[in-house]
Formats: sequence, C-alpha cells, structure tokens
Amino acid sequence: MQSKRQAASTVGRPRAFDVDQALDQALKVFWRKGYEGASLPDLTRAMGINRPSLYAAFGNKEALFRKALDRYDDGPAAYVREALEEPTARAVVEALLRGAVDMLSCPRNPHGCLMVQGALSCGRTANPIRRELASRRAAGEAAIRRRFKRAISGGDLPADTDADDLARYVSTIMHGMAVQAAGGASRKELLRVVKMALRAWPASGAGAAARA
Amino acid sequence: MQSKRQAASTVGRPRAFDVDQALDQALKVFWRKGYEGASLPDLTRAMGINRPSLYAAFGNKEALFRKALDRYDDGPAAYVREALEEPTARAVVEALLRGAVDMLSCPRNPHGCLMVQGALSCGRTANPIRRELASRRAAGEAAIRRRFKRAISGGDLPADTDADDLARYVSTIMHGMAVQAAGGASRKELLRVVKMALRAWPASGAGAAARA
DNA sequence: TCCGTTCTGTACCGCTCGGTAATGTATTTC
DNA sequence: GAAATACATTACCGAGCGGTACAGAACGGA
Repeated sequence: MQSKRQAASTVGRPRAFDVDQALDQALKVFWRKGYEGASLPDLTRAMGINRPSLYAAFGNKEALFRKALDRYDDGPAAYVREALEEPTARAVVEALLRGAVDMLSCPRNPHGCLMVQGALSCGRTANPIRRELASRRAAGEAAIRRRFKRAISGGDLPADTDADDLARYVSTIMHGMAVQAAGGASRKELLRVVKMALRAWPASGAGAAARA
Repeated sequence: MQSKRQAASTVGRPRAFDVDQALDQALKVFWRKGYEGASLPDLTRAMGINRPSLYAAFGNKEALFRKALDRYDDGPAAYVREALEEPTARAVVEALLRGAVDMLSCPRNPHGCLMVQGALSCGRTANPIRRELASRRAAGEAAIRRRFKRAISGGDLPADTDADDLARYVSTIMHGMAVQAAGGASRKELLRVVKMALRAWPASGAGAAARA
C-alpha cells in the first residue's frame, strides 16, 4: 500500500532525480521513436534512471507515455491553446499554422508531431495508445471548430462559412506538415506551405476582393 | 547458391501458394499495422503460409515489406501516376486529391496510406524502412513538381507560379488526409477537405476572377 | 524405381521486449 | 543511535520477436 506516489513523502530516502526533467527526456524519446519504437533501455538511458525507478515513479510504459503526452500538451503543443485566444479567426489560423511550423521545425526537438508519429499504426499492444492519440487529434480539431463557430456567430467570419470544413482543413494542413517535417522538411519549406494554405482562407486575398 | 528465386523452377516440389496473392495479404497487414507493428505470425497467418515458406519466397521481413511497397505503388497508389497524365494542371491536382480520397477511404483496404503510416517513426531496426518511405514520399512530391513545371512552361499555369510550393502544398494535403483517414475520417469528410484545399489553387474560383 | 531438387511443417535458436523480485543502501523521524 | 521508509541496483522472469536447422513430403528426370 504505497497509496499516492506524486506527493513526495516526508519520510524515507528522497528521490535522486527530478521527475519533470526525466519526463522531458522520456518525451523526447517517444517523440523521436514513437511509442512502440521507444524501448525501456532507450527511455531509462535518456532519463538517467534505471528501470525500477521508472516503474516506481511513473507506473509503466503506457502510463509514462500518457504523462509525456500531457507534458507535450502543456509545453511544445501549448501554442494551440494560445492560438485559439487570438482575437480574429484569421489571426487564430495564422497562429495555429505558424505555431505548428515553429514546433515541427524547432532544432531543439525531434522533427514532427508526437500526436501524429507517436502511434499512427501499431501492433496489438499499442492499440490503446493509437486510439488515445487519434482521440486527442480529434479533440484538437473540435476545439478549432468551436473557435470558428464563435467567429461565425460573432460576424468575424462570413455567415455561410462551414466551421466543420474549415477546422478539418486547418487540421489536415497541420497533420500534413507533421508528416513533411518527419521527412525532413525545413522551416522555410513549411512556411511556404502555410502561405499556400492561407490562400484558401474565406476572408483573405483574392477571395475577399471578389466578395467585396 | 539458390540464385534466382522468382523464376519458378521446373524441378522440385511446386509451391503450394500464389506469390502475388500472398503478397497482397502481406501488404494489407503492413498497411494496417505498420512495418514494426506487423509481426511474422500476423503476416504468415494472413498469407496462409508458414514461416520458412515466407523466407524462401521473399527473403526476410524487410524484403517482404519492400516488395509489398512496390505492389502498393502498382495497385492502390497507381492513381498518382495516372493523375499526372491528366491534360491540365488543374485536372492533375483534382485527380490526385480525389484519387487519394478514394484510396484512403476505400472500405476494402485499411484506412490510411502505407507510405505515411508504414513507419513515420520507429525503433533502431526499422530505420532503413523509415528512410525508404520518406524517400518515396519525396519522390512522389518531386514527380508532382515536375508535372507542374511542365504546366508552367506550357502556359497551363501562370508563369509566376511556384511549382515547388504548389507540389509541396498538394503533397501536404495528401499526407494530412492520410492522417485524418487513419484517425477514422470518412470519405465525405475527406472530400470536403479537397474542396477546401482547391480554393488555394492559383487558377480557380475567386482567384481566377480577380486575375481576369 | 531411385535420385536430386524444392517445397512444407515442426521445432528450435538467440535476442529483446516489458515488467518485477530480491537485496542492499541512503535518508528520514523518533 | 534505532527503527522505519523508500530509494537504487542487480539479476531475473515469461513472452514474443525475427530468423533458421532439420526432417519429411511432393514433384521432375533418369
């Protein structure tokens, strides 16, 4: 009965490593190799701890991955939540796409997106993780959709705009860029994808001119 | 010294299975589970043969995957080559995107794209496969780029069009849709992504009107 | 009919996987 | 200092991995 493990107990030998720092290292390994591709020796080596410490602190590989995923959301992927708070839908989508480019091509991180390359397809044992990632991708798209709906009812986007289509489109671009980045696309190349993608935007460029 | 293996020898016990048919089954397993996620029992079960037969006929797992990849190119992914032969750049891109939708959402096949979900990220041993897939994706993009360059010099696309950007954009949409499909997106949803994506096309819709 | 050849089926190989039992050790409270 | 606690370390577990040795079975050619 060791009950709670996150509350560092006051008695006994203190932990010799920083949990968050170890989690950051685990995140990078998962990010680079995917859930299945990351082996426990890979993880423990990067985290600087040995196996029983990992299990005592994080549960097991799957629980470690989920914690790394949460940390990903709060760190490298935090740009999404921030982007959704931009004042206009146009600013939102620009912040989303440019934020994605920055994250995907950041030289300090593995190139690509953990939620895409973590487990797009997998063997039997990793299926829960695959589903979890698909679900989180869907949740992200849903958040974008809600933001666009708000923009429509606020008059920020044309009333006949389809928020579903728009959110799905933006999501698709982001996921596509994740694949491009995993294949080695540079930041400059990704930015040109963004430029292209924005030409489809309802209230931008030639489209706006035609509507005016 | 068993030299060539594809030329069915006239002597000896005849093979009890059809090689191409077995390869098709292997392709589906790789397509659904990825290179690493597909185990030899998965493969042999689907192919209806046992392990030594697989090794005798195909070499090893990696060689089997490459053969499956070639078969993928000639079968489910053949729409790409066909699309590139369309008379206009606009027809090419429509054929590419709609062909991708058809393949990604075909109910008889695993949902998604083998070249994307085969090994976007992986462990050490699968790294050659990951690189091979990235290289084939890049080759596909290059073929599209060449087709667009031809369209530009032929006057089919505006002279100031950037073929690199356009090809990368189309490629990104296709890869993004592959991720969407792997997450369960329906054919109808993907078609709406295509509709959105085509709004960015240089010689279409409001853009053409503004240019005229 | 016998042989050489090539396939099939079983059983096995070494290895790595994720996960854990057992032991010793460092650090706390009392 | 003693007892309690929870760490780190080592060594190991069963299972599954990719790959193969070996023996038997099915064929063509002599």
